[in-house]
Amino acid sequence: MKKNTIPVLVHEPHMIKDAVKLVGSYPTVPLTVDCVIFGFEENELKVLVIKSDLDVFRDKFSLLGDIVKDNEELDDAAYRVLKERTGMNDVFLDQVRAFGHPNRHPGGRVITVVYCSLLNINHHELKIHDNELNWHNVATLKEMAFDHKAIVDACYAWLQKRIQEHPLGFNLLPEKFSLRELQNLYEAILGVSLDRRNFRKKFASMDLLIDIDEMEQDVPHRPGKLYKFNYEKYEKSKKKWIGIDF
Amino acid sequence: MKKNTIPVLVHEPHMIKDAVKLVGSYPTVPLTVDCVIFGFEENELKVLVIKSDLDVFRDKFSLLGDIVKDNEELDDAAYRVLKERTGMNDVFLDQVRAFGHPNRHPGGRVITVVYCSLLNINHHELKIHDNELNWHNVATLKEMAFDHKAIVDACYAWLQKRIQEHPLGFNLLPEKFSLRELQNLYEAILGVSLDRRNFRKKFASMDLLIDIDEMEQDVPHRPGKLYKFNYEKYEKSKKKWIGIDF
DNA sequence: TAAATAATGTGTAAAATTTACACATTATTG
DNA sequence: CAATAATGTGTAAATTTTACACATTATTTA
Repeated sequence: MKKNTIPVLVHEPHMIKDAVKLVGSYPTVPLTVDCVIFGFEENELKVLVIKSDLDVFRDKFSLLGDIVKDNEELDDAAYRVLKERTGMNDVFLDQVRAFGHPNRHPGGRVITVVYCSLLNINHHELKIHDNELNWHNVATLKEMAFDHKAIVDACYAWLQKRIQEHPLGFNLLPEKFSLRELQNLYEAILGVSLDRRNFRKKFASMDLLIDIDEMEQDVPHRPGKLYKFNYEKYEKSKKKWIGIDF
Repeated sequence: MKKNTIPVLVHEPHMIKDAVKLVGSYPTVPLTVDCVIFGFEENELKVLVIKSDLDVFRDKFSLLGDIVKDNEELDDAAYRVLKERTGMNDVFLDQVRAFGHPNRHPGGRVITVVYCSLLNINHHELKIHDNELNWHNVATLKEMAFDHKAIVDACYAWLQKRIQEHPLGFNLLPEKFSLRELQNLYEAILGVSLDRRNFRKKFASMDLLIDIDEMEQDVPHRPGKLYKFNYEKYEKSKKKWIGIDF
């Protein structure tokens, strides 16, 4: 989870008073965060949704979100939503962007800052199994409450792009995974099929997978080797790639 | 400028009332937009800054921003700031993300949604020449008011990445430009030097530059050919590139 | 326990792309 | 008219990407 560093400011009291007065004159709007929480199960990309609690959107799915509290960091608010709903810590979370169409909420203007999260569905149990919280296949998601479908679409596009350039995808898998699982993940998210030999060769050449010398268990066929992603090495060797292509 | 399409909702009045009541119970915060407006001049990437009007930040530069008005689209607010300050229409503008650290403004919490804009410095004259509005070299920008330095840094990183994958850069150049100007632009933004022959070959192979059969004027050396970017062709042939690399 | 199954694991040749690199040409300037 | 400062261009080597097939292995089923 990224944090911005903010310079500590030391100022004269009267200067602060002016600034406070200025901000006091600003109009204000309600602010929320919404989390697009992706998971991967049965070779399908899923997103965590809940039945809307608003009558206007009865039977429609909505994203998990909440208001941002006073003096709460945006990132922290998103993280709080995530934790409350999934019970998980240390989950990948990144801001995508803000959505602020004046009519996006039927109750009046609400700005929402959207976060995308990736987690391993099997590493947690949803806190509330009965309250209509569920994993929905992203590909078959239709209408949603508010502008949440547009938000999911934006996050899905974000993910498709992001997963090709950064090692995010591993957050959706168990810590130990086989190359087949990894390939299935990429194929599902990108919506393409990839050549198995070339896919493996690609990851082999990156040299960022640790062969942990274990095999898959309980698969109904020849078990594959298990790997971990070498985050440490990746962090050290992050390359700044230069190339023009559009 | 991108717009989100929002479904038109038709609902029972009592449902709306519930929603209105709900939103009425939300805490609210002041909301602004800030524009990181990039220009390119004398082979340097510049950003449009203004002396802060807050005493606490006396002599520090700040970005151009404003509050978001009631029922104003975020994009529109950013566009309004841009137009008020530069007098220009049809300028490239894209949201980068929201910044919301509780202490980012000394006057109290203010959320800002940050936009990045690219324009041709020579296509406009700043509306107000005297009010300390000026183009500052991005590379030498030091301290700024608020968290604006962090915002500029984020936008600069955004631009560096973006310019390699999308034809944004042309917004910083005159409509007709030489290959040298284009290369200088890439070199300045990416902070690298590129091989001239390979650079030209790259753009030639994309086949997205229109040779308009004109030459540079008033250059103190052999003039180069002028080109336009073929936006029409680009839009038709946008490729969805698949490749894993990190 | 043997055969069928369903996946793993691996290599090579061709094609495409990227990189490195140098010299003749042409307007302008002095 | 000579000097300058940039334009414009091609090729060979290296690297990366792509296309493609078969032997192996654990499990399941007959």
